[in-house]
Amino acid sequence: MQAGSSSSPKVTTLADVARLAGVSIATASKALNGRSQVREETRQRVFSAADQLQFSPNVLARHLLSGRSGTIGLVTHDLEGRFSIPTLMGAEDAMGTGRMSVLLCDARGDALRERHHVQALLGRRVDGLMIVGARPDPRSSLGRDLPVPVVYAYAPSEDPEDASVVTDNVAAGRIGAEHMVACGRERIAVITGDPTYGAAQDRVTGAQAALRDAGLDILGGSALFGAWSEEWGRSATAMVLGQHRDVDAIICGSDQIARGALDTLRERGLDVPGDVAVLGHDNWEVLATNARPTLTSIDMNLETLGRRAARRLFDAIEGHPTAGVEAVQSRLVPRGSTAPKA
Amino acid sequence: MQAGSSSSPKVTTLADVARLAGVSIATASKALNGRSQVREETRQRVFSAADQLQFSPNVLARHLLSGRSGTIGLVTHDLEGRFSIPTLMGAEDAMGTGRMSVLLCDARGDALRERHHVQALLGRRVDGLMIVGARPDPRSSLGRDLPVPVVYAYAPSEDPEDASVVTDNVAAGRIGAEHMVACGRERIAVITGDPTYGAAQDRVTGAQAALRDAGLDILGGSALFGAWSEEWGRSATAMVLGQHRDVDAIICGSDQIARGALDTLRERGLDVPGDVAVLGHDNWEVLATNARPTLTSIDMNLETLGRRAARRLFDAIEGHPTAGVEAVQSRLVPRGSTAPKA
DNA sequence: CTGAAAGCGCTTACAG
DNA sequence: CTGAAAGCGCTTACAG
Repeated sequence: MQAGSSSSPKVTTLADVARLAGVSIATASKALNGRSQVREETRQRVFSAADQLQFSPNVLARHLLSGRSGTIGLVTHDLEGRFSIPTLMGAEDAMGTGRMSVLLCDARGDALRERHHVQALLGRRVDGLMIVGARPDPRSSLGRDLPVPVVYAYAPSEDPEDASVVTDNVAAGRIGAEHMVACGRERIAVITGDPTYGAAQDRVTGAQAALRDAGLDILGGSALFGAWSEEWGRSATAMVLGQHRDVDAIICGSDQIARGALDTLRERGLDVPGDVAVLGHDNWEVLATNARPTLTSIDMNLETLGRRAARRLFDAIEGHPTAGVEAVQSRLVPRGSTAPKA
Repeated sequence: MQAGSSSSPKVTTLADVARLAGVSIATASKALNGRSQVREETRQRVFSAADQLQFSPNVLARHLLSGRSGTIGLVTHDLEGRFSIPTLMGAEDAMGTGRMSVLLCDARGDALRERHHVQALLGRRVDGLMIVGARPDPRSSLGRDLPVPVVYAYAPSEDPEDASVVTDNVAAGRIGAEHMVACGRERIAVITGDPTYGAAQDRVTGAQAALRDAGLDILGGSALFGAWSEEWGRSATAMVLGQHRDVDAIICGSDQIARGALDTLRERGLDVPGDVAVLGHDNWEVLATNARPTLTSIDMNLETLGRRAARRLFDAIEGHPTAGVEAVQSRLVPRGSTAPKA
């Protein structure tokens, strides 16, 4: 079956190419790398020898010389969650196929595991590290004395001198509330998730600020905190309806909560968006597009976040480090669950 | 800010350690690697020198000698989907922190992109390749003349001589139908997704076989094919109810479809599982646990699939390749939406 | 334009 | 037990 078991099939080496082309190893190297000091005819000979032998240069050996490995280490804490993947894809995007490669490790929220992986990655001489958190709250720094640059994505480092790229949840909350105001809504409830998440607090803060700017306040005076689940969305919506029959908009801290809200509203015979407009956060497509009606949501632009983080990491690797927290803006994705009040 | 910009901060090398310990590089190497021919006192000196300098051996250099890189290349076609992640986690699990590292590439379903990535990975001298598909249908082989072993996960290779690890969708369909039969259901409808997916067909085949074994047949004689969406789940369920008022079970090809089915049943005033039992596939936790009632589902055991694929790849790398397709069994995860008929 | 030599950081026989 | 030497696959001054 498969070739390549163990070390049997000699991989072809630059020496093989040189021998076949009848030149020295040095000349073969220069020819292949497009150095100018090689006669065209010689270059051709080398290339055809390389082709013939299916030569693929040993990148590891090359990097031994340059001191760069051409890889970055990416440690994520949220591989199963849905936040790190878009970030990772954005980073991969920025990487440009082939030039740079990603060594991926999953630390699963465990600091010890993270340390372990970081050590292993440094042993592999990664040119830089990207650390992707599971939730947007600040985390402790890996320290300033690492031999390579580090960028923290999604979860910022507590050390302001570190480089971090995060979502702007206050602004996201603002965008959602402004949309509701623009839709002519005035009795706007806010239902969100686990209060220990900075993101939950920040979105509420942003929403509240936007409402105050419009001369309004959150319906009932404050947001309802609970869990990031449909179940909580359903029961919290029932609570809101119990106390405020006249609610005309519900801003939800996640799409899951919003799905729960939609279910309860439908069951109470209320029309969305006619009677009540509903907005989610995260723009989780599979939930948002299958809702009835489809769910307007705030997208955190995580691919952009990943791309920015990768870009900053590359800049640092090239000798142009930048310090501090950079925030990526969110955007409104309008769908059927919000509309101007009739 | 960050140290490590560019090549400024000299990384400590084995030579530095040897110098500080007052021994030769060779001796330092032996001491650090636990070779027996080193005096204990010398070993101590070397170790403390290494500690003092925070020496971390250059794994790349070590691998130049051994011919092994200690990395595998993982090419996935479904980074954003939810099938490759558990597979990837299982593989990471099997890898054992530090010993082996994963170079991750996203090919996004594009064969050209895949080829490109495979070449880049071979240039980095990965010891093996794992190719994770986006859907369980067979895919074309990378060929038999690669210099390293390859294992195909989730989507098998068309070449039976390649090593593939897949889910057993026929058996999964069987498990679901047998569960319904065990619950005393007799008028069992099947609603599934896109008919071009082998998985859709296979699950129906398995369900049908199990029903026949029990002297039954799919309600209406055949399954309803459509799309992998809640929307289709809702409308297909309405169709079923229109034609078969007496349906007492619905087997759904995915959890999304099942969520749609639950919604329609609830709106028609039917009790689940009292009147109709509902079963999903994929065991997508966030959908299954938030459903009303919670959704019984078939889990494909993708982490196991990933672990098995990794294990086979390692075996092949160690010189013990295995050919052919290996199927990982699914399991029933019972929740509130199925129960014995009252 | 071409090639011999040194060297990247490490390990491994082979002598002492 | 310790060290000088060769070598892994490549690149880069430096001579010719």
